[in-house]
Amino acid sequence: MEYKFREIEKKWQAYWKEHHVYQVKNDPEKKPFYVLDMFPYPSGAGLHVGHPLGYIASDVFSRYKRLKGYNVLHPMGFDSFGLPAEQYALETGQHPAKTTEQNIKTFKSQLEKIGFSFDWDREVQTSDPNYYRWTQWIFLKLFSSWYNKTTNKAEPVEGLIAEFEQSGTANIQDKKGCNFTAEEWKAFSEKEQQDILMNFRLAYSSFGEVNWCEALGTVLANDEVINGVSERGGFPVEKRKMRQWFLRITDYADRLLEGLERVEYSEAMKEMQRNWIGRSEGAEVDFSGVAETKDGKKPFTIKVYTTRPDTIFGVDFMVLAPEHDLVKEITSSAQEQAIDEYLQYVKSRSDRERMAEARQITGCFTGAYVDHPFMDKKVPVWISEYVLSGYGTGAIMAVPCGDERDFNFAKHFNIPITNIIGDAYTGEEANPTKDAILENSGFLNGMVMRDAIGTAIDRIEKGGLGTRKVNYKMHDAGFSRQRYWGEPFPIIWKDEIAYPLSENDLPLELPHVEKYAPGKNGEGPLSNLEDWVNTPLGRRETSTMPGYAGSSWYFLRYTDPHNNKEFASSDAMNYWGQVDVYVGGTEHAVGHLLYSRMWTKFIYDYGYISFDEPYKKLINQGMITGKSYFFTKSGDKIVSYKEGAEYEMMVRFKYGHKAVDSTGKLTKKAFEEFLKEDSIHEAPQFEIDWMNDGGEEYIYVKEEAEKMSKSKFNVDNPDDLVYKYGADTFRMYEMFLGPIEQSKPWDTKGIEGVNRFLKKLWRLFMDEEKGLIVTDEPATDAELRVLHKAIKKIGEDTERFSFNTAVSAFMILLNELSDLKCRKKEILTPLLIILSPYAPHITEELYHALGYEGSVVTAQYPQVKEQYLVESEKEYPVSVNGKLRTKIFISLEATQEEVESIVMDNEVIKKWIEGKKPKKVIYVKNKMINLVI
RNA sequence: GCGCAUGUGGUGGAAUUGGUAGACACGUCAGACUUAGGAUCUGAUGCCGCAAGGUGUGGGGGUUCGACUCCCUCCAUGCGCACCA
Repeated sequence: MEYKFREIEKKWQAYWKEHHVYQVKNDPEKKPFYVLDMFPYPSGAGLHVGHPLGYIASDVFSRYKRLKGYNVLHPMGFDSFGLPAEQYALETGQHPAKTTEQNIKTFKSQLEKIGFSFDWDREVQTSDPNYYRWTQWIFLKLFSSWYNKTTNKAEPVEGLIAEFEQSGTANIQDKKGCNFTAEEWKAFSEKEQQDILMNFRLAYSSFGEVNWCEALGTVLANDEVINGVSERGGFPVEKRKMRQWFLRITDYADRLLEGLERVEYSEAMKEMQRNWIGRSEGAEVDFSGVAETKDGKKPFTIKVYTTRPDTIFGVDFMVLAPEHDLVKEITSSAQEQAIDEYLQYVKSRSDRERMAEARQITGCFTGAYVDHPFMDKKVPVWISEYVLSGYGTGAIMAVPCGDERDFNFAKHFNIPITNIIGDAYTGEEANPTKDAILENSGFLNGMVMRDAIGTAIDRIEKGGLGTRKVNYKMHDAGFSRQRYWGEPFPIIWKDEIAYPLSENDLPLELPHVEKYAPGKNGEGPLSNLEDWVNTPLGRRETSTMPGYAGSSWYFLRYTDPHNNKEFASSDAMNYWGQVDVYVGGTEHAVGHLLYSRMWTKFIYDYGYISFDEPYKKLINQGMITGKSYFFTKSGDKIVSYKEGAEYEMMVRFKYGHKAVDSTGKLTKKAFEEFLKEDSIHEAPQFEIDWMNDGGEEYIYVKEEAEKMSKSKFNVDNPDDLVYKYGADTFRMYEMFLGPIEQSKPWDTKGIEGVNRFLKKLWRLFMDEEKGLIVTDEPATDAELRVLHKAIKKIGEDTERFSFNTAVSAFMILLNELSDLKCRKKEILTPLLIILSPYAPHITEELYHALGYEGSVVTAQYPQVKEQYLVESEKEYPVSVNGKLRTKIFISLEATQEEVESIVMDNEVIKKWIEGKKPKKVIYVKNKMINLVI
């Protein structure tokens, strides 16, 4: 019998489906284990070989844990709202719901061919009203909550209102800039009260800057704007303030930081999140002055944020962000024109330009001065684009001797620089040290800067000049999009007040539209639906939620996916608990991962779940890159590639093509043949400088790995490989490729090896003529030893996600069993079980061929029997002065003296030590022996 | 610029705590079986050398009886962040 993988795989995939083998119950009797893949967006392009890598890893792990007796939840679903479908709709007129459905179908069929153990009964799709109903529900919950810094958790706003009625803002720790008494609160109008509450709600509406494109009549995402113009059409884009929804994630910043200590993410990932949150400790300090404007003298105060209050005596000027509200109020008449021109210039520049020309120094003096709070000094106030309005207070105190940007600015505009750190400042460049001793610094003189920080803040606070303050780089997350294909907000506006829908009105279904064009005034397509927008109660919110809304809580829904009374029952969520292993790419490092962590903490605050971190362990699979051949160009000609020389890269063409041999050599003849086919990306428009040493003309081409994409011509479709080699081979090959977390180049050359392994396995059980040739003979010690060594190694490797070494351990096991000519059921049955997570189809087939009933999926993982692994002697490597000279078999029981006498008796060793007596004999039991002479 | 990660044969990679570097596989070479093989099997394969032997984990230095592994330093590649006060 032959190994007919196509038949076998089809057969068992149907069997698994029919018998609901992968259906999971919330069974409190069994130990739960939750393995999750990151939520895929069902793109139209389908899968390439890089996508399933993580899915295969998580599938192997899930199946392994199941054999180990756990109740394993391993679900799959789709993050099916999103921009690409809408973009496609805009171009082709096809409704996103329809294209999304088709894409999901393709995606699922591709996944099914690889033999995953997903419980499809638990599938969720974020665009399904039964799902987004609960996304809307959580949004309402966020809307009606505030973050109480005293109890350090989210609470209903009713409590906040009660507090306001009782004592105003007196007892509120984080007042969000509000300050009023109970009486004042009661006297406010409803609109005033609601506006105040908006400053506290965890989901709130406010004005935020967006990229507005007048020509397209729409708002664009950052990556749709290139060099200040729209990616589509190249129309100008400008900053515009629009009403937006936000999530107050900054209130959770400290808990998001603290939570990182309790999860198993890679250090790199944690670091990325910490950087994103960007916590810094410092102080807000007020600098006051009197502006002389055309309207006369006006006192004003600039609030700056600084992490280095110790340098306050080194302040030589102040800088405001150009967008700062004070700019207009303090500018002197003399400087008015210059300031206007500068503001005009800044407005014309996009964020990207500002980033691209980061080193360009621009700015303008306002004509105003502030008084230094601790000394008699007038400090000039400037504006410059290097100060960002969104960070801190949008204003800084500039200390040029300690800060590089301040230094460059001062040099550029000839502002005198005060030195407060003596020799530590050279005058050539700023020195940001914290270890210098302060000079010219009043009450801080003689102190080490590091220690002076606290003293300075104390003094500032005592003098009523400012306060200690923690700042975050992270902003509140923008939560609305002027788009169609997303969750509608359950909000109705009336008289500028946002009224939430009642829970009972959910889901607020996304209405059908015929056109996807944006509405008026930058509103989303929904605003065109007059009937839908206008209700007796008011006007509906017309933006929709962003992609991360649905994906922030989906892992909870899988625990109880069909619940129509609540988003998931607490019993179900707490039974499964945290996701034990979460597998996905690093591209979600700061977006999805932070948002879902925040939502989890929020849901935890309300007591629905007993854990506040969603993912216990995170595995980031590396990217699989695709290789291409490149022509290299030097001057006007394509030339032969040589390592190390400088070339320009030219024209990519398909890797692995037979025209190029394994050394990268391409002959003229082969290339001419090749041109007749279609595989070349674009024909080179330059002359090729063929080499010729008598025989055939040739050149060498350069081989390079890049990120896979269709346009780069380096994509392999898993369907093709599954067709050619089978799903089991494909699965094992992807695992065999290398460590899961590393990125690695894709090359199908090696897949043959894994395919041979499976064919060889098959032949261990099956003879072409005789069929099954497995015997019931009892196993020998040698066979048992080989088996148990493998069970141990493979179990350990799988546990630590070292799948590539596990696959090689299978190969070693099979090679050893072949050498022993072992065809015994006693050995082969456990082999099938331990292999089944990696190659589920072939093992299922052979398991049944051996006469077992039921699926191998339900089998029990064999126990390692240590008694087969003990050995009595070892072949020790013996070195002289650290150089390996020979190997000697010695009993493991041997003492130091015995070893020494055995080694000294050895002919090879005698030769190397030339009769000298070793100074020292190092004998490490079960490891090695080293003689020092 | 800052942060993180990674550098091992022709290739993917192994060496889990400092203890036989190159497991396993691809490729290549030689051979067997064969009408044929792109099937299968056997053997060889880091580099230099006929050999004895030497040498070898990005470069240099250090700790150690012993270093791919630890420390210092430099280089290269990849990823992330980037006027963050």
